[in-house]
Amino acid sequence: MDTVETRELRYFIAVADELHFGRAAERLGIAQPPLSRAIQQLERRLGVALLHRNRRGVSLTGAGEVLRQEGRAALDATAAAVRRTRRAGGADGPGDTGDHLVLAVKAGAFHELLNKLLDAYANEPGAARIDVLPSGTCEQEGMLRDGRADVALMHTPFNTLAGFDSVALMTEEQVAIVPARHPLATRRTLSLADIADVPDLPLARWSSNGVFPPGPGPEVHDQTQLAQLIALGRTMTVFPESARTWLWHEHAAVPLTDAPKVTTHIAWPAHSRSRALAELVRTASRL
Amino acid sequence: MDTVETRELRYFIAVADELHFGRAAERLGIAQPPLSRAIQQLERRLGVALLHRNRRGVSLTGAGEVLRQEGRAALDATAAAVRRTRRAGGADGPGDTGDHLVLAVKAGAFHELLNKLLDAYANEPGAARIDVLPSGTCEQEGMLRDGRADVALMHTPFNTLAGFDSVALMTEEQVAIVPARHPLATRRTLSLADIADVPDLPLARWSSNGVFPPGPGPEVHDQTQLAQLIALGRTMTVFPESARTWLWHEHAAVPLTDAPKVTTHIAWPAHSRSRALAELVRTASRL
DNA sequence: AGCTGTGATACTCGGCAGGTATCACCGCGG
DNA sequence: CCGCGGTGATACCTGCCGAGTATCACAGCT
Repeated sequence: MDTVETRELRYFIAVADELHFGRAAERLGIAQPPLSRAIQQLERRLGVALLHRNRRGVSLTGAGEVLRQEGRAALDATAAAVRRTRRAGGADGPGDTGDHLVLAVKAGAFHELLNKLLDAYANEPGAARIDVLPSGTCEQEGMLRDGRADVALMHTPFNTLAGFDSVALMTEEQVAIVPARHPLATRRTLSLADIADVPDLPLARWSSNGVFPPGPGPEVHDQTQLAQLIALGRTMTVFPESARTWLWHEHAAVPLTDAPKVTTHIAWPAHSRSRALAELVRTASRL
Repeated sequence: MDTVETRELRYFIAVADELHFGRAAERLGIAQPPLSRAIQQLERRLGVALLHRNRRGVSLTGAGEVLRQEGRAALDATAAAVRRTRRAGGADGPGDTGDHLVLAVKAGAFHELLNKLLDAYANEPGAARIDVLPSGTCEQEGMLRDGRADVALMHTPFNTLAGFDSVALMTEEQVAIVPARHPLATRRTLSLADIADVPDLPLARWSSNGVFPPGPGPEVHDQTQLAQLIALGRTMTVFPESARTWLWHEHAAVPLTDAPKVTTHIAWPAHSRSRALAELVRTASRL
């Protein structure tokens, strides 16, 4: 009586996302009436109103907001349990959790560090296989949370390490990456103020979680796209200085004097018990 | 098809804990056959063997070990979602997550800090109610994880902060607490070696998660019990120096020169969005 | 061999998730 | 003022599946 089925959580999350029973039911692949009843039953069981029914759509109550947050976390944890269990399917002997790791990295970043890490780890005795999973910007967190990945390389302050165990691997300054032929490229250093409002070089905007921050700059989805736009003299961006490894001839990197430092962490779900993971982290922290 | 109901997880965890279908079924309040079938169905659905059936009890496969870990985390997350949603029941306006916080502290510890914190927070405008929930040794982690508490005070290195957000509040040395009439009480300082094997004063053993570490000392469950045993000259213990506030006349505290320092943190579930919590943390970090 | 304890199977029953059809209610435009 | 479209709720039925009882199959004892 004081628990809840994942089905009910899935249903509620769908309604909370759509704020519309019909669309939510469609998304769930069921009809609308059972969905209505399921939500009613959930509210009865929790003894709490989750939705305001306003005769023209619905809205969340305070408790509904809470359940949306917490329920999503619970669903992620459940999905993670399923994924990781399936993945461990082959490994039979008790004690170890599986035979290989999935490492999530931001696509295109960490080249140098990643190479060193994979090399060093491959030389460890009994090293497990490592699948590198390139992910979208800031997507690593969700991947760790719902089990698509076991371990990730993350950049603070861009990624939040909330909810994970992590070890810091390196810290670096940031550089502005500008078109090589632009006047800014001749500067020895730049400050954030210098690059904030350059009319002909608006800062590129990355999508984080599918939504773009406002601003004049172009919206970019991946690094290649960004690199091209910079080479064309249409935009600029700010990156950790290790990004120098992938610069084109048409790019110039100028150190930023007052940008926050960026720290690369290796992070993993806090309750992980995998031997292979522990080994990888140990290898990483010795680099 | 790629999800799992909490009921199935509950069932599996019970079997994984008991390693015995009959006892697990009893614990779950159902009969044994449905449990057998549920586990079979779970294995089919995951496409993975979870148990070795050895015609004399069962044992976990590697995948089973993984599901035990991950599944427990998922169940905790679900229980937390339910608890926090219920708690938020009253609060109706969207935006905030509830009207009060549950703060878990190790019973008997943190007196001074706790007083300061609660006083300071109570003076904040719009302060929420705070329920202080005394918990057993090292039990705060589970309480945060399954929603019995929203925020906790923890001691590193005793508690692990894995999986939580936290802010360090203070660091202190540790002291040995010995009977006032014992020869050791006359020392200005002690080292860990000095107290490791005193024949007539074996170190008390605390239960952590229900299991006691091995050793000659008496098993204690709470601080009062411990205080009494020390006063009786039967045992001694090691505590952060803030424990001095609750010492009896029959106790003496002797600084330890080489014990690890203890840091007090305020910690909370990483995905928490509560305004009241943010306020409390801000207050705490200003102390 | 017989006993005991293990998990699996066979079969039945009841509840509940799900579907279809319909209602009740509101807002809107003619 | 009266349809009309769109909302979520209700009524009713059906079929699946979770749970119970009884029993089996098998291994290790004595």
